[in-house]
Amino acid sequence: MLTERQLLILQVIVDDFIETAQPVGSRSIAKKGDVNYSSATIRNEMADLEDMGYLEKTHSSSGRIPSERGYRYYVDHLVSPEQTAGNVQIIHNIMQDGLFEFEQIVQSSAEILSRITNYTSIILGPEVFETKLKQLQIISLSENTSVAILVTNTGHVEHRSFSVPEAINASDLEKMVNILNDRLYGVPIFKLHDKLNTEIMNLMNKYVTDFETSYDYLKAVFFSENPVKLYFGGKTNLLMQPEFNDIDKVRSFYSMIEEEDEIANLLKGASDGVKVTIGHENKVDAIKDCSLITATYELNEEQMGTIALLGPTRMEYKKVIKLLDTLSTEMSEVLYKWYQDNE
Amino acid sequence: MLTERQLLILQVIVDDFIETAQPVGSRSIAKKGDVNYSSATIRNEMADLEDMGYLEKTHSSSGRIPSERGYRYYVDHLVSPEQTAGNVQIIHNIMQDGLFEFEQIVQSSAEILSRITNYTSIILGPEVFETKLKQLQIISLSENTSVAILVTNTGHVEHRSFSVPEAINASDLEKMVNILNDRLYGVPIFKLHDKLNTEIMNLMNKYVTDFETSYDYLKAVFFSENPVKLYFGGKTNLLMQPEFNDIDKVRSFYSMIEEEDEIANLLKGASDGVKVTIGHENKVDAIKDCSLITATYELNEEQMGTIALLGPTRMEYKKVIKLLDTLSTEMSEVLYKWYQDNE
DNA sequence: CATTAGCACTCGGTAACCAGGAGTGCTAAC
DNA sequence: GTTAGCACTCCTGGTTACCGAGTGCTAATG
Repeated sequence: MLTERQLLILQVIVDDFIETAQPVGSRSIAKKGDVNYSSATIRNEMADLEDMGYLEKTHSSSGRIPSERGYRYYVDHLVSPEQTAGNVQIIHNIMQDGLFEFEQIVQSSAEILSRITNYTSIILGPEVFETKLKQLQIISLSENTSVAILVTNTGHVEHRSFSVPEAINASDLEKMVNILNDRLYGVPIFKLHDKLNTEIMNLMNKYVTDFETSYDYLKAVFFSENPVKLYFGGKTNLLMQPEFNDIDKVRSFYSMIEEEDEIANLLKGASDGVKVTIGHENKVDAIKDCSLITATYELNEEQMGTIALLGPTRMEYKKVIKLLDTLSTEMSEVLYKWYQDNE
Repeated sequence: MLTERQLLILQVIVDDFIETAQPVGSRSIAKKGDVNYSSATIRNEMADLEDMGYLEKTHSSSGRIPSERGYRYYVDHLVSPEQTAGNVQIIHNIMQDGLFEFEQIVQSSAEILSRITNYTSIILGPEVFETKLKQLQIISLSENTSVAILVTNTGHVEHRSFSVPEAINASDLEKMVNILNDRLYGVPIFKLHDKLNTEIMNLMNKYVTDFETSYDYLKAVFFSENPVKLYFGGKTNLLMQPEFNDIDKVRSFYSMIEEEDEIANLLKGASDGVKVTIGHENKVDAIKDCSLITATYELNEEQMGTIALLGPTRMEYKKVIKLLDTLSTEMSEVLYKWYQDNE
């Protein structure tokens, strides 16, 4: 168990290192007002803290830096999250102010987040669970090309152009779209596939002559897999951090950032609330000296997506934790309002 | 004027340096089969080439590297562009194969280009000159929100959600959209603004009661400025180049890449055909040791956009020039086909 | 006269060394 | 329990020495 004094010293060291990125020596701690002991006493405590694994030295006679365990303890017990009023305002404004498409909200959130923090932000787009079909349509562009448009109650628009094969009859297509609109209005997007394969299937046979070809085709056009989407902000922010002075670190980091799948997986498993993952706690090698902070946003208790912030382990946890917290609840709120409006 | 032998030596040096990124010494040239002179002779010629400004030394007793002027001469007179058959195939496939939206074509072009070359590709999206309005519509999502959708003959879909102010009457909005569709069908996008302000303006007054509010609003929703769009491929490719071993260079480079406006300006003035801009010939400071190669794609003699490739001055001009050339003509072709189909 | 062999010279890169300084660990005194 | 004092460690930056790749120049060569 750590004594009061040890806690204090640990905290001071972490805070100091987060600020300066330099190893912290006993003398510099003693000079600050916070700890009223001599440098020798502090040295002894630091040695103990090192034995317990909370601190490290970069070399045998250097000052101390926090170990990952030290950060862990700091985050779990010592940090007192702060909130800058200005940031709350900024976030609030973005969220409320005339943005009516989720894509936009998410993208601006990512950007604002990275701008405020100077880290890299990643947002895992909302799963489309609660969005419902508003309208399908097909607009013919020329003899053999058309564009299919799908609108959801959240104002999301999917579209896709395609060439219409000879085999498919234009009026069949139209009939089919009409039927689909009739039957699928208000159906949640994630249920579309099921519904199509059961109910609708039978119904269609009656009305449409060359049923199978058209139907398969239509399905391909409208309901193609849309993979989870990632939104980034400040991808190059981390370049400015001194821990990235090593060009090779930069290289491995950015080759990993390109692997969207890997990142999506990282964020996908996020648990509720704000969670901090430090250094090697991360599975992925390229961010083993980064910290990842995640928060989730939700709708009706149902998790919709993840907001994440990626920075050096020496991250300003103090500011960042609360920030993610407010942003995620703010997003959940906006989501909720929508849901009510567009039920 | 340069002698045959000088030309040969210059060429060998540039080729060699492009490949290895190392200063080229007289002895290593002599050892290659290409130049059958002793190293001393070659040294003399190199000294002359340096006097004329085509070569440089990194320090007083180093081998030579091409100066910017050397690259310029090389590009203008010495390089014999090659084409890898495989690449032509790849590009051709992408272009012809089931991509029916311009956005998609452009994005995949950018990606393929960067993957083939290992440089960073930038494409300036097509100006919408020749695209024409196919359909406007407004779909109501809830009492007070709607989504506006604009479809062009090229299959491009713009959409935007908005909240409907109290002041605006729903049926007025509908009437107006009907009228607009009637009158604006087939009108080139870039003429929409004009047309709206003249003809349509008067017409509308007759049918719609509270004309002005609704109209202004509609205009804002449908015809908001859409800025020129940039598509990137392989943003982080240049990290791998040895000239970016210097972390500060990396930093300044990537802060400049974020400035989309600046880049758009760079590409906007591009002249027809393939153009190579080397080092300080570029206006922008952060790419003063990069080369930028641009090509334009067009429709009916009218320039539509720019494809660009950004790499170190030590770029593989040989491969890259032809590549950009074929890609740009291929894009022009696809564009042309569309135009015919969707006239 | 163009070419080439030979040689002294230059300079970057690496390793070795040194002094200065920041910081530690330990001992002994308070 | 705390702290002053001191020897020790190791990083940092500057200096020196040396090696090797490459040059420039001169003199010899065909």
